Amino acid sequence: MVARRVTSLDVAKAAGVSRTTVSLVLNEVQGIQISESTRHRVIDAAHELEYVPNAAARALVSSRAQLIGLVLTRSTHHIASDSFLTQILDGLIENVHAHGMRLLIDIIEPEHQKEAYLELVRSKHIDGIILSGPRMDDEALQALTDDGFPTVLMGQVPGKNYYCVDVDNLAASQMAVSHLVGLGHKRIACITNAPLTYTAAAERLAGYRKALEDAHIPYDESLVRYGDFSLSSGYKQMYNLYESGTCFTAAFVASDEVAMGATAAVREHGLSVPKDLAMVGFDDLPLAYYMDPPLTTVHLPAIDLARQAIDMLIRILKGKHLTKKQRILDTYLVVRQSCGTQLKGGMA
Amino acid sequence: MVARRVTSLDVAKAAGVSRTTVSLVLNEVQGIQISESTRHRVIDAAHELEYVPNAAARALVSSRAQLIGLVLTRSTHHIASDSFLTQILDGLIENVHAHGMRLLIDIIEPEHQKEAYLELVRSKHIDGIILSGPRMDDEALQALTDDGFPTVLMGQVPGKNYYCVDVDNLAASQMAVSHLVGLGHKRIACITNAPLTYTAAAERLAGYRKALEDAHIPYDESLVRYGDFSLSSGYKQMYNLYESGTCFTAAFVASDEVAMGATAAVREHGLSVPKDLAMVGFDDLPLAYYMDPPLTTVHLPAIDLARQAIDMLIRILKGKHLTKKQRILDTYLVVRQSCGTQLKGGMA
DNA sequence: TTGTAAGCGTTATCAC
DNA sequence: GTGATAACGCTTACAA
Repeated sequence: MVARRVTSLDVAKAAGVSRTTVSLVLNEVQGIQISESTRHRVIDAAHELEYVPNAAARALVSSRAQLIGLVLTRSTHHIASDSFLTQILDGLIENVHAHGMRLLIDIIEPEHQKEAYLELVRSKHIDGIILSGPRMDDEALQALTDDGFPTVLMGQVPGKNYYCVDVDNLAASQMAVSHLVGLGHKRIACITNAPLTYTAAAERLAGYRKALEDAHIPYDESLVRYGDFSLSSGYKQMYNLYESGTCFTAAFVASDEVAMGATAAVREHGLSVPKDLAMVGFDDLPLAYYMDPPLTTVHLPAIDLARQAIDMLIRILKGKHLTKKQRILDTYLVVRQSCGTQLKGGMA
Repeated sequence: MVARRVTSLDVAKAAGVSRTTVSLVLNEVQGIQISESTRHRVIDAAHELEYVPNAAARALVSSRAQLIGLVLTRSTHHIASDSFLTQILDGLIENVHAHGMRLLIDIIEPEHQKEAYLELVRSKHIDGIILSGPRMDDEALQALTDDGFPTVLMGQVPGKNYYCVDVDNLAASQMAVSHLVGLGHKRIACITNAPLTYTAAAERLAGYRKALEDAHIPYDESLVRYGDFSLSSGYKQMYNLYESGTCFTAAFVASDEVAMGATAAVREHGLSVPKDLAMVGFDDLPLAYYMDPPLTTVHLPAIDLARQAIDMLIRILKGKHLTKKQRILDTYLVVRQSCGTQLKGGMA
């Protein structure tokens, strides 16, 4: 039995005032004087009646839905095994709440990008977008920002000046691979976290190349494989690397999840980390710490990334001027046991 | 530069009809005759102008927000490492889309339950709720359903007749533990997936007890520990189990993530799975397959659970009669290598 | 300090 | 078949 909705008019009647006053009091409108007594009467009445403003009506008139859209540009089966997502989700929800807003989550598959963005934005369902894992080939994104729609990327698109929160993927990967180089490794394989259309994947690969270059190690395409976020892709690619007969003593796997899958393939070949293969991951998921051996990996400040993204978006929504359109957070290498010690002797 | 919103009036003008007609055509209202030519003019005009109906206006007048709320009743740091969540998220979003709706995701912390539900529901922000991981002590939930608000649980609350989609946690755990018993284990430890206020945790523990009972093995409290969703809790509890000096040859860990953490503690004590400890998990996350050794675990049909939950909720929203308020999906044991073979010899 | 009234963009109920 | 017109519940000039 659904009771009739309580509207602001009910509150107004109960408090013996007009709807205007109710609105003024409840929204704590600044620059308006309301006597303590009326204010109290209104608040008490609202409380008494368990009044909650109708979101749709409010959104319609104020054209603010109080909703932030988290958009994932991934085909849906890729998110199923994305632990990084839960980490940022956590941070996102918490911070969205702090601003009295809520989070709508949506997947936009590459094929339907254009219409999907359009509908989300034009329908005014949401006030702003947080776009996770942008892709190079996302044309609709450009249209979105051209339109002036409040958008913050978690990640970057090279050559574009979008609002974004990110880490320096290139430098971070470079640091990770240099760690391997420093241990004496010369044949270092690489498995990306995702296809290179995802900017983060491309940058991490670039960091790998940069580190090799710095160490005067020639880049060898046969040592590179492409993951797709999932554990299984890590397994397959590492398996494939071994089957290919290429020789390597270390691997940089640009995602902890993918690294976990890769480790299984190493084991399956009767080898072990770090004895036969030094491995460095990326993300520093809780998982990494509990792997066998604990994975040396690049720490990504997931919660902070989320917090900053929301903060930036809220500022944009409030029309505040932002001095910097990009916020780059720090990463660091967490050295655990997956790289062993200095590599003994030279090795092809 | 945000262009002025295109409204249905613009479309009406462009097509040379009234707003009513536009609405009729675009919403494909049944039982109304509209000439092919007008219909086409309207559709073309809408397409031309890239018209997208305003969600708030539509929600206001139709009192349907076209939004499903996924509510997590967990303190926020617990969701950060919940891989199961990403799995259902995947299924949820996909199926919600199939019905032209979207997903709002929210965390409701135990302390603020009452008000949080109330606000979500009364504000009419969402049309229905999918509640993941219900807790025994959720009083607000009762109020919600009493109110007739469309609610579907992913999980159950014993003794309550809520709409729900779930697996038979008790039977599944019983099956898992019986597997261990069948291998000759008598001292079987248990680490729950979560505190017992979460119904699934309580049921899984009950299944453990039932299996012991069936095998005439006395229940020993000193073999039981309580996890809290996280890898780290698994680690801590297993560590604690060893430190306590209790003797056990097998462990039922009611969550793969917790099991992964627990495995690390086993290793840290210089022992290994399955040689020194047989282990069975629960959930069958992708993770389980890539663990060392691959984890024997109870398969939970995550995607299907999500699909059924949405399906049920949509039916409720459409006012269709449901013959059964609960849908219980099948689980099965996935036997991998974490239990080894028959336990040799009797053991205390 | 508070009330009146207009309007947000739809859908839905009527007439025509 | 199609078009006025009235809600939906709220915010916000503007008036009192």
